[in-house]
Amino acid sequence: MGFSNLKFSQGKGNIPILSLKYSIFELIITPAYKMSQPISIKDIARKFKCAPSTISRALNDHPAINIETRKTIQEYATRIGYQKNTLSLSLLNKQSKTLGVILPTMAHFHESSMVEGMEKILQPAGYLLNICVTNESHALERAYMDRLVANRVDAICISLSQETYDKKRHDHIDHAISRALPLIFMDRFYHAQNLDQVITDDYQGAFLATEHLIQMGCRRIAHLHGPKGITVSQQRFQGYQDCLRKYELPLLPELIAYVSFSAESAVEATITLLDHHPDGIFGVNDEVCFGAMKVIREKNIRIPDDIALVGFDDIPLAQFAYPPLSSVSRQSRKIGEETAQLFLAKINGQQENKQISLEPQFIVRESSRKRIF
Amino acid sequence: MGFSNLKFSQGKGNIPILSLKYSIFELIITPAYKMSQPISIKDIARKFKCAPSTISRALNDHPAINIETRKTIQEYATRIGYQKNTLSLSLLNKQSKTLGVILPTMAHFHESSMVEGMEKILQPAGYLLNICVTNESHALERAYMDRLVANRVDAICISLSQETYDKKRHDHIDHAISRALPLIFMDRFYHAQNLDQVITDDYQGAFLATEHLIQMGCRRIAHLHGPKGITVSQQRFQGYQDCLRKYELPLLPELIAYVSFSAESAVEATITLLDHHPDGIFGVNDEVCFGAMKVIREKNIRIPDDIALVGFDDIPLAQFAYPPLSSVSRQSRKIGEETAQLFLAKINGQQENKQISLEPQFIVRESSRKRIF
DNA sequence: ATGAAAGCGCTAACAA
DNA sequence: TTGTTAGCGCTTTCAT
Repeated sequence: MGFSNLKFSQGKGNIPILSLKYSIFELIITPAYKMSQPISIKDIARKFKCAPSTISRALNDHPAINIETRKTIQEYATRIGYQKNTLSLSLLNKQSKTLGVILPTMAHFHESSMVEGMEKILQPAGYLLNICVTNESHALERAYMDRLVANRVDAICISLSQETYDKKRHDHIDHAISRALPLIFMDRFYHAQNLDQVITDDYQGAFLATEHLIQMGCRRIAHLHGPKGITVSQQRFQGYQDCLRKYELPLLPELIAYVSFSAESAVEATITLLDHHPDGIFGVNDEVCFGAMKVIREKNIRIPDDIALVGFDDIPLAQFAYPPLSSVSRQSRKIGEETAQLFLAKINGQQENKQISLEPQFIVRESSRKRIF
Repeated sequence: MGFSNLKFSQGKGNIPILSLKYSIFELIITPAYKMSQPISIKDIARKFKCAPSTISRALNDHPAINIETRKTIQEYATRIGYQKNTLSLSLLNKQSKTLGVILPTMAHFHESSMVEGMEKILQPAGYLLNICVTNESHALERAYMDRLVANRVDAICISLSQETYDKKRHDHIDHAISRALPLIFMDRFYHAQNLDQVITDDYQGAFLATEHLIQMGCRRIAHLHGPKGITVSQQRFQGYQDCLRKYELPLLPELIAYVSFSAESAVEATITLLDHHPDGIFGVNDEVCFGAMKVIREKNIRIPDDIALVGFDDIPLAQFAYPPLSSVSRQSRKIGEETAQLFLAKINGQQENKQISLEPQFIVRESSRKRIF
């Protein structure tokens, strides 16, 4: 019998679907999409009394299948809510159309912007994101890495956790590299080799920020230093340090205070710093400057007249600080976009590894705009 | 021949691995993990000259397999960097150990905290998250939904996009509901039925905030109203409105201004409001209050003496606003945790749908603490 | 134009 | 203790 009862050869006005057995009846009484098991191509084949491969071809618009038949099958599939099982396709094609993203945290504007940037590029390309938050834990990073590999993601984009730096244990990274799996570092990278990475030039950003403070007349510039061992902290400190050197200003240890990336952590640190009378503060990020500003205001020290401030990241609230906070924009969203583009280039055969470094942009606001000049 | 050459029956001190053919040589010269194709169980079976099922059992610590053999195979697998292909398992077991999460945005503290809360519970349970950002687009929401279904995620946790509300097109939701697929609404929910949902009691939070302003002596309380049509905006407005009514204060249309959820959007709105001399402002979220505060400061109006302010969300920077911003905490992280727990309960057979409503917590800070009292 | 069969990687029921 | 086989859902040669 085969598929012939579907062809309109049986009569001109004979709409194919009408010749289906049971289908309409069943659709009304027990819609197939209410079944708890998802519908497979086999189910549809049974309904149409044909081979699964025919259904497959019809749904994929294969030209060999009669156009009318195609339409009929496609309509039916849509109506009963058939959804292709992409797991089986992933297995078959050896690509899951999914990317793994490993981040130390999600709490800051920077990370969520990166993710949004990635999605912007990857959604149209048909990719899904598996997002994993390590909370700066090395163990979690390893575990997630393994899981993503097991899930056969098409690439892993990673921003390393602090513990991975501290413990200097990179075997999970080395291991991933030795696979065919593309690995792209975002932001916090792996020093050992020239791997794929997308970062902002934190060094340059910090240099610009410090230089600006110097140009505003600051001579005792303090630094709220990020957690030790993290690339971004180091780079920003280095930029700060080198800029001081260039302008022949001393690097005073008492003007360096360590913080985590939170406003809260900057309170204590700033109190300590104030004992040494800085006339400018360069913070490792904007949150930290919010913390510093609060302390400074409470001591009735004027910003920027007595102390000028510059942050990093240019979070949306920076311009709503009191006074509005000068900051270095690291183009977080663009990092995500570039990472996504780099991935797409790689799967399209680009061989050589690429290090992309985005230009930071310095944004002047009142917190550092001294009126003496 | 079979597996016998692996057994130590050939001699006491004969470590099984030594009897493997080629393996050691190949490990040194061309480590299997450098191959571009991932290693499968079959590859290992070939190496050991045994059936794939034996390898499978060994790797899963099946008691039927000789303990020595198990160890040997496991060690070998680890060394060559074998990673189970979980796609095939997902296909087999009809569960992917992955959850879909659809969010309108990622840019705010609230959403990223929810995600962190989910991960905290779900990572130990072995689940991965597919995170999708709709950017408030209905079309994207549909597309992501389909993709997640196609990927056979074990559940979808969703916070509806604004467009879905505006267009009142819920067929993709209805469609998902009609599948066996668990669907949990976070935060912004679907009114039509008693589905699974985890929300904070926005109404109550808004009521508390407004009541507090009234108790602080405010009589002309303005509201920075969130985007129309969004559940949270409506709920918060309702709480504000009902509280005014309870205290027999009039609801003045000129004291309502519409904003999006950004500080930026509050600038214009606040300027308009100030023409009508409010003595208190309840903002739909904290960002919006940052915007309002900037405008108010620039007009040299005192906070809280002339105008008291209360926000919503209690973002980490709220206490670092100038002055520190009173706010309603909606326990974002807990929403994520509860959502994850609800999911786990569901797959463990909990049948009835559940509506979880978390208690908001009001936090008083200087922005609303009038000294007149 | 359609069907049959193999196979992606893995597990589990059944045999041996 | 180990092997054989079937099958999860789909696509794709190779037949017909």
